[in-house]
Amino acid sequence: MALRHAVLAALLDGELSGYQLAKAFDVGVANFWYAQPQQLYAELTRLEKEGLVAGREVVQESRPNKRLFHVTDAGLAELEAFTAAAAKPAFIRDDLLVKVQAAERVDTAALVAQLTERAQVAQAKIDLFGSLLHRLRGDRTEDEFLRHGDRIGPYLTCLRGVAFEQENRDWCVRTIAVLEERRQSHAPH
Amino acid sequence: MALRHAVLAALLDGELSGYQLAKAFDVGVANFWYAQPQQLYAELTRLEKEGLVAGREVVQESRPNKRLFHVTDAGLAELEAFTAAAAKPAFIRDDLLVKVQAAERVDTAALVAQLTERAQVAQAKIDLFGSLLHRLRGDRTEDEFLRHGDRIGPYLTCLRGVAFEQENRDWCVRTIAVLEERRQSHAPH
DNA sequence: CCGCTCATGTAACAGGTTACATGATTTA
DNA sequence: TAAATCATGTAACCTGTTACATGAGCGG
Repeated sequence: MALRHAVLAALLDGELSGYQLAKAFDVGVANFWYAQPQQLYAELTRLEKEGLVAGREVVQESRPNKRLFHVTDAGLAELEAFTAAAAKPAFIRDDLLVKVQAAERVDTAALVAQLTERAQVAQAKIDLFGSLLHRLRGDRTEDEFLRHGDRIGPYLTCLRGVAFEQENRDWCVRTIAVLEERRQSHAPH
Repeated sequence: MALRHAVLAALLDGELSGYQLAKAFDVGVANFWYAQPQQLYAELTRLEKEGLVAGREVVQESRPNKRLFHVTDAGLAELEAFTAAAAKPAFIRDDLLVKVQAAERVDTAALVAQLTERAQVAQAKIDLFGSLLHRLRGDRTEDEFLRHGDRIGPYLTCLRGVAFEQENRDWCVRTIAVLEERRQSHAPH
């Protein structure tokens, strides 16, 4: 169960509500994990019941009240134990790869369209992560920040996110080029 | 349900038994999807029941008999439909990233050990995929093969696998360096 | 007045993981 | 003789996804 640990890790940077967490774990932002709002609300409830996080009610005017959560000592101990345990290997599991695997036997036009869209999404994420990195490091250089800054955890995971999306984009672009060229040379003349 | 499509895509390259499929979808080999043997046997049973694949019994001496499966016309149509449908976005979901996200608050020694192991695993996969690519393209150059070869699907997905693992390895190495240096400069003198 | 943001959930279902189970043959 | 390979599954459980549900305020 890694979602709970992802939540604990995210809450290390400060108190967050379920809603804010949901934003952070959303498609557009998540650089180290992804989860849906429903999952997060459920997980927060469980974590609180087990005493790994604690929430405090914040009364708001002109907004619904919210609950801000922080990690307890027990929660930190849980994270510690999780980190000490062996990590399970990570895999790519991507619809697009399955489709490309079958590329010769299926209609490539639809596939190229999807690759194009994916490349655009990847580029958007690269930009987003880029500005996030800049915000995290402030006016320091990357090396400077990584040597002496605090909160390098989010920075390091974000670096991974950028690299992943760049590779993603580049692969899409190249695959598109390959498929397009073959489509032309195989087309009836 | 993308596993079924991954199985269909894998079977496009020729008849395979459940056991052989399991090998192909195993940790060490899978370049476009991962699945456990149990999943595959169950999926093959379902696919056969639905007529998307067909199997034939192969009697063996000195080995248990096996069933070799191939994709039917209905199966190909299903793949076609799957490819035409929009792909859902892919995410990284990796224990290691969660751990690095929390790096400043937990014991880094165990973390560095895990990053080291991951880097080694990644390197092993790079080597494996590299030789797989070479086998696929034969004595042609990559460009030559991608322009005129057949079975470029597996080649393209394998390229993605290589890039992913390289990035994986490089990130691990860099993260280790950062964590180690900080450990020294923060250690009591 | 329509749609977005803030804010929180429940319920049903689909999918994936872990554990268990069997048994013959080849290789070290 | 111990371990790995070939070959196939079942059952229980955990996780994640999809659909549904509510309700107030703000901006265009």
